Amino acid sequence: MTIEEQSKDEILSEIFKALSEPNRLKMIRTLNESDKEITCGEMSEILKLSLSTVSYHAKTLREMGLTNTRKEAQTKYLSVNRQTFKKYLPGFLDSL
Amino acid sequence: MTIEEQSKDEILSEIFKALSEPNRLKMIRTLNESDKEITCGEMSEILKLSLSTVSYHAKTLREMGLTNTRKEAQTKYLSVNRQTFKKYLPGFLDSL
DNA sequence: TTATTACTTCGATAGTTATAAAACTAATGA
DNA sequence: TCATTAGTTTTATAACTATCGAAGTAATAA
Repeated sequence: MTIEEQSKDEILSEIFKALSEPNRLKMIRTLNESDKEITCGEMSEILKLSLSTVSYHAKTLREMGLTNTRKEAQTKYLSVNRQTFKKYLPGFLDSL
Repeated sequence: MTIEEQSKDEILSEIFKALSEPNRLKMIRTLNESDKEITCGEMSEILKLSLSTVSYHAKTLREMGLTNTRKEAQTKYLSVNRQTFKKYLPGFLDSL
């Protein structure tokens, strides 16, 4: 295994850890299937989770580069970051 | 989300959990890159982990259907289960 | 300024997990 | 039978994580 592969394993396993939590995977599926951005409050209603829990998961997904965040006034709009998936899990979003 | 997708999410998140542990991901990479089966003892040397820890991880991977196990006398030979990857993460092994 | 909205962070808790040593099991061989 | 080999399970521990309520922050509106 090369040095590059070692760090790729680390990045990949962190991405997998982010996706291993069922509610986070649901968030990705929801964002992937949506034709528009979704706010944290909307996600809270869709997943029947408290806003603080959604915020916690959203932070994890954002920090792993799996989602984009656009802030407009107090509202945060979430969307899936297709580039990251394309780079590390090509084809995954299409198979989801 | 349909009922089928719900259970697919659960299976997928369990697969991701299995792959989110760096040593298990290394085991999959090692098996994927090998042209022959690998024993638990060999894996223990390759990953510098105790045999009990390798056995513990091997069990997780086997139970998720990510590896095959072939027993010959006392020895267990591990290999990657390509069908499971093809079904749930098509293209992943090639991109690994 | 005060209130409201939308989200984040803190704090506490309950549950999960990775690790290895020790004990155990099963197969082979002397 | 006894010893060796290969792997599993048990046990204990230390570390991590998901959850939510409460408190905090920042932007807007009255």
